[in-house]
Amino acid sequence: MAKEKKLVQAITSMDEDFAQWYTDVCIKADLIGYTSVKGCMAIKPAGYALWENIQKDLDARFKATGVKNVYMPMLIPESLLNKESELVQGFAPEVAWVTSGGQEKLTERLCVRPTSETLFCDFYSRDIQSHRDLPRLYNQWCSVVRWEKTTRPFLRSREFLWQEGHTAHATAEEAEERTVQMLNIYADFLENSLAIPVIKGQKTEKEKFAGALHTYTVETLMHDGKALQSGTSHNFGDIFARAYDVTFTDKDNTVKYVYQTSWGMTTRVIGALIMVHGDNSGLVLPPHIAPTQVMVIPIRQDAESVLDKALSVKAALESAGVRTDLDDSEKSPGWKFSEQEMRGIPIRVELGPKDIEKNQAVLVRRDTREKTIVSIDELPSVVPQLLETIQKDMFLRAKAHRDSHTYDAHNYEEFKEIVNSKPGFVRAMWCGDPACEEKIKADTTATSRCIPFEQEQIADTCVCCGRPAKKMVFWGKAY
RNA sequence: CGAAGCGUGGCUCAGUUUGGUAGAGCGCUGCGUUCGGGACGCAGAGGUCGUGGGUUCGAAUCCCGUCGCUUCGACCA
Repeated sequence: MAKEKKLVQAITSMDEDFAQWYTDVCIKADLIGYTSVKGCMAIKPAGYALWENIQKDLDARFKATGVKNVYMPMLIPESLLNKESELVQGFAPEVAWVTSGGQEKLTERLCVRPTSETLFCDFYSRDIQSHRDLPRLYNQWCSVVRWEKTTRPFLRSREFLWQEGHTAHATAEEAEERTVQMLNIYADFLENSLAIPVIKGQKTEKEKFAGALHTYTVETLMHDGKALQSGTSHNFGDIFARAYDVTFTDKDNTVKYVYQTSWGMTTRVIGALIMVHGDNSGLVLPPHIAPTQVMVIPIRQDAESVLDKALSVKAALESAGVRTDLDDSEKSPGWKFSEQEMRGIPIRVELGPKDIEKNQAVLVRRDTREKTIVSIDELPSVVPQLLETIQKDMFLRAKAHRDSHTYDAHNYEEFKEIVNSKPGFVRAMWCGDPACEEKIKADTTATSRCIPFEQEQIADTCVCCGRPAKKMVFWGKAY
């Protein structure tokens, strides 16, 4: 067999070079293309369809809690941005500015939104008057711009798509409740729709959002053992309300500041999807989010009736609610198999003359490559079940990987040893002093990922300084 | 922004050391044969070698500038 002759550019093995593997998958799965705009990518149909499914799923979850969608301007006057000093300082290094309109130089420059807290506050300050106007539960789907220095598809680009929810409440308690509620939605979405297990917790002071009272986060672990912040939910207390004068008249006829939250998830989760589930053959998509769940591949499609049968199989699966495509291109079957695998389509149905004779089809799982032969009549009942099995298995596999790459460190030597030799999360106790976070980062490049809600006393002293410990923290090298 | 590397058909690269007027594979187009793990044959199209200047009879090749890309650090969803 002269198969070695195949010189088609392959996907780099993830053990050889994980970063290159990631980029190869983005390209070979046809998710993105490069553009002439530095640091910005073109999202191709396969990538955008994924985002559309993510949007659809999340949007429904938001709306079920009373959230409504709105749209704010893309440009923010500098003076408006400057009202909250921590936010300004946090984002200043990475905002893009518009300084002229047509031929005229603007008297005040406008920044391209890196996030829209300021615009929502400005809007709410006009929009909210009475306690009857509260809560305000608004969300927008849009893109934001952050002038990143080094960029990677989905993980870090200068413009990216996201949703940002911004809510205003009459009480601090209600704002806190909303902050947690939205975090739980993200966690549930990641685990059930994307099959990505999460660690829920709170960001340390050092890692929290600029200007927030506190930030909650869902942290995920990639296949290479690096952590990825996959969604955040912030409680602003009345910090922004005071800066932007967002007030309401309460039932007792006194004017009060509102309490606010914001929460966001971005196209970055597509990066997580790739890096959690992908393998050396390409993307592996969880069935719940996969734009195409089944690819029907005819063998000898020139032969009598093969294509007809393939079309009827596709129709039968579609009426069973399965998102199905048929690859009737003129490529060879082997090509189509590879293509389906690179694109991460969860199930492939092979259908050739020999199968048709026996009224059967070959089902192949993308995640395990396991082949089963199924009667064509049973496909509409077997396939949906198999999709659910794949979804579950993918979650369990990702969870097993995360758990087996989570280590406990009881002292600093052990901590450094683990961080340097074992990619993954490290659980260790912390005294609460940012100085220890700084030292750990300087010594190991690992950062605190979160203070998990589920605490465990694994030692009595801080892993770094030895003083009494306050919290258990997840540490890790992050994207 | 610091460090290193790289810019040659759509893609991956050879050619640069030693200057002589541009190549390969893949992809693409057409026709035919194929079809159960990236099939094959034949015939084609496609490049002012990132860019500006300099040296030279002559520059992809040597020199200077400039722009861009990649990887690693610092910063961040």
